[in-house]
Amino acid sequence: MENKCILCAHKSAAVCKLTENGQKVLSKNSLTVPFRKGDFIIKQGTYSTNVAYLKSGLAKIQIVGPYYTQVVKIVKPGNYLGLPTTIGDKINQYSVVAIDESEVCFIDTTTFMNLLNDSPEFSRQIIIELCKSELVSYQNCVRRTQKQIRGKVADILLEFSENIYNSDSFNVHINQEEMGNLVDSSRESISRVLNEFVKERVIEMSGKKIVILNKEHLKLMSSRG
Amino acid sequence: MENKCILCAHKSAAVCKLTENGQKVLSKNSLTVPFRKGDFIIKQGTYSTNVAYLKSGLAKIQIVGPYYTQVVKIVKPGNYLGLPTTIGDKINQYSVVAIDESEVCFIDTTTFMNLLNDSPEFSRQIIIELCKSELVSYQNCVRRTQKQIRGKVADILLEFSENIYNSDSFNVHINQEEMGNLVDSSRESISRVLNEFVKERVIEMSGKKIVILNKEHLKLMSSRG
DNA sequence: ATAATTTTATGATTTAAATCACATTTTTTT
DNA sequence: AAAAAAATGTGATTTAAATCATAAAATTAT
Repeated sequence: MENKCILCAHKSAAVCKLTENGQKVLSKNSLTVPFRKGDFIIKQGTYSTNVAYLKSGLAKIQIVGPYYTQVVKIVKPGNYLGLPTTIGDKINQYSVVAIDESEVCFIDTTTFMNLLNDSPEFSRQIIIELCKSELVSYQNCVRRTQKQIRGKVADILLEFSENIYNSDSFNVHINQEEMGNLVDSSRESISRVLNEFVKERVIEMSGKKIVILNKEHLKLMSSRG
Repeated sequence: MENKCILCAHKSAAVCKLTENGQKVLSKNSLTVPFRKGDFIIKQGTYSTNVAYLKSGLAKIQIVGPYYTQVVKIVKPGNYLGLPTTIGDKINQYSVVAIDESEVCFIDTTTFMNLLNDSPEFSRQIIIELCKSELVSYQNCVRRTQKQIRGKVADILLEFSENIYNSDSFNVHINQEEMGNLVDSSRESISRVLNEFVKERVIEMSGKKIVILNKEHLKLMSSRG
């Protein structure tokens, strides 16, 4: 489906900086593709030919490691999925997988590079986003290595509530196996900690639904590691 | 000391894309400062007012975590030290510490932003570098979580030999405590593994000097995790 | 509705590496 | 050169979490 970027409700901050004409060029050289849960949006090892932008849904960035495939990051709507792997290397250095029904906008790489060339404001915004993203990577690195399981699980619950679902009550769209992946721990450990939290009345859980009862306590556990 | 960027032997790939005039502007708005081992080049929590570029020496990026300060990355000459923390946030989100005698070029942030604005080629090069850097972050993340100690130590030895000192024989400028920091393990574990490698005739070690005897084996251990 | 499959729960065991404790060596300071 | 401080080596112990094992519950397919 061809885009009408000017009318797009999910426009990126960078695209907002483009002129009307720039947005028209973009419209002509991009298209929106729907993905279902589990679908590969970008596949590690293949040639990267498009810049991808997550319009709606939820996705994860994962890399094949020596022992298993590791989730590096969750991406929310309004972010580019593949800039590092598209601009930094000809071959995709990671995969991006939809973890929920998603809409992805694919932009022709040459068009994208031309826009960077023609609009300093667009470039600047992209640079800002890359910088922020790198900071997040660094913080993730610390979280992954220093926090214990309870802190990690507290972290991901806060992430869900504050950044992803924007509510203290939400349905997690992934199973415990995958939650383990997200924070580098085993399925069993996630199950145990989640049930500890229920017993301690920090959260309520029924099926896929989680309600955060004591956010302060979660934050405490998150910062303590 | 004021710079003469045009004559600089350590010029960044991005600066090479600037016109002669652009480089003159840069010269007028930047200066080179020497640092000794252990000095803070950028300090987490302070305002970020300059873009820093590592001309020579070696530095590490570190973040205060819940339990200890963690090294996120080693930076080699020819790289910007503080782009994410300067452009991504007003306050420095990490520290940069010299791990060897270093020369750092500080560039006024406004000047840097103007250069980005005026030169698409400069911008593009910065974007490419940020993208590559993010890829490295992702790969570090996998290494940190999936590899075992022997793999991690093999990794860092290869890093020293292939990317930092460019030789199979080199003097490590950091102690084992710090090596542990770099790969998230304890001083004692580093000591043990290093001595195992000596016994297995993979490396030779005398004081700070390390000679790699069997690089193939190191690579094997690195990829196996 | 029933069977098959997936997901979750939970106890027991194992494991890799951290920590502790202390000795020895090396480097730095006086 | 002697003393002090820092860095390294190595065994014993502890620890957090993975793995293993099995059951129960929930979801999906037939």
